[in-house]
Amino acid sequence: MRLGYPCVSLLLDRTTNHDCTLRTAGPERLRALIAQNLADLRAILEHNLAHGWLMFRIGSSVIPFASHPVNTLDWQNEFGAELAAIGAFARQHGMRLSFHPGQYTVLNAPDPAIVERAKAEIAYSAAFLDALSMDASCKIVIHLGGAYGDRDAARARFVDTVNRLDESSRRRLVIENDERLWTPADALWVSERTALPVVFDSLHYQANPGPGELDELLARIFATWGPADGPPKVHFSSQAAGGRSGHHADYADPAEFQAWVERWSRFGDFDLMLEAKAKDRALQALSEFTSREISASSLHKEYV
DNA sequence: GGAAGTCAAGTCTCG
DNA sequence: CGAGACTTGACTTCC
Repeated sequence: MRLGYPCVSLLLDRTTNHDCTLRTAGPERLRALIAQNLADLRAILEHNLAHGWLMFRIGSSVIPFASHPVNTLDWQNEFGAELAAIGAFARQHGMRLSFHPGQYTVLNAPDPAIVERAKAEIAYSAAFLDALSMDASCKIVIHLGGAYGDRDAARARFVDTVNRLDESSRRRLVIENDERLWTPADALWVSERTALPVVFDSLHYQANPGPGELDELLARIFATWGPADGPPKVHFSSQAAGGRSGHHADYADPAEFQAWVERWSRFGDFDLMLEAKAKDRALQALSEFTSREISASSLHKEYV
């Protein structure tokens, strides 16, 4: 099992998400931000390696405004050497990188302009991973979008759009159950019609389980990952105490983490993204706990 | 240097 | 019907 966290290292105080406002986004400013983001990405990956964390989610602002017309830079070429070096480092150490575009990336919107912008954002994310020469196991995670008062039409629109996507985008796309609208069963329905793998998010499942028995859902979800996709990916986080349903806690609850890991392990190998607000601090706390408390587990072997 | 306000984008929920 | 939440917070302005 590989472990990862999103976008920001609190231990290093570095982030791959340096950005700026639209009105200050000139070429020189963008160049400086990209350079800083890539330097931070490299430093974070080296730091992760030292801790044995072999997954990382790259911030969508790593190339600020990449899918917006204001960014006219030929960033693949301008930063080609840095990108290639980062990719070589990641591949050398068996790292798995990913993107997770935000709530504005909606592939099933009724408005075609919104869909075009979503496709552009996904294409950019794929292009970044391509620039690193990462294989198709490095994924772009998205949600299923809105419901628009007609769930059947909405998810059918999602399927239709995905099946028309360029292969360079489609081969990296994976879908995740969310905490309000789309359940694991919905994601499987879409997966059956698109061949997209499904990311199972435990906190979203608890907030919005939907139909189906958990073990059966997990078995089917893990089976959506083909050989080229790499091991199934899961998202884990604990519910924030006192927060509203689906709100990420600062740290992971070790017992809850262990219970989910044991359950997932029944269905085969997998990689785990910890979505905690304390980022790598939370992962460090968890690693210390697990290596202390369950020293005989397969998790521990990853760190020795 | 710290605090408060602002930010490209979409959708749903609540008052 | 407008504000707030969501979430990858980070920048910008103001004091």
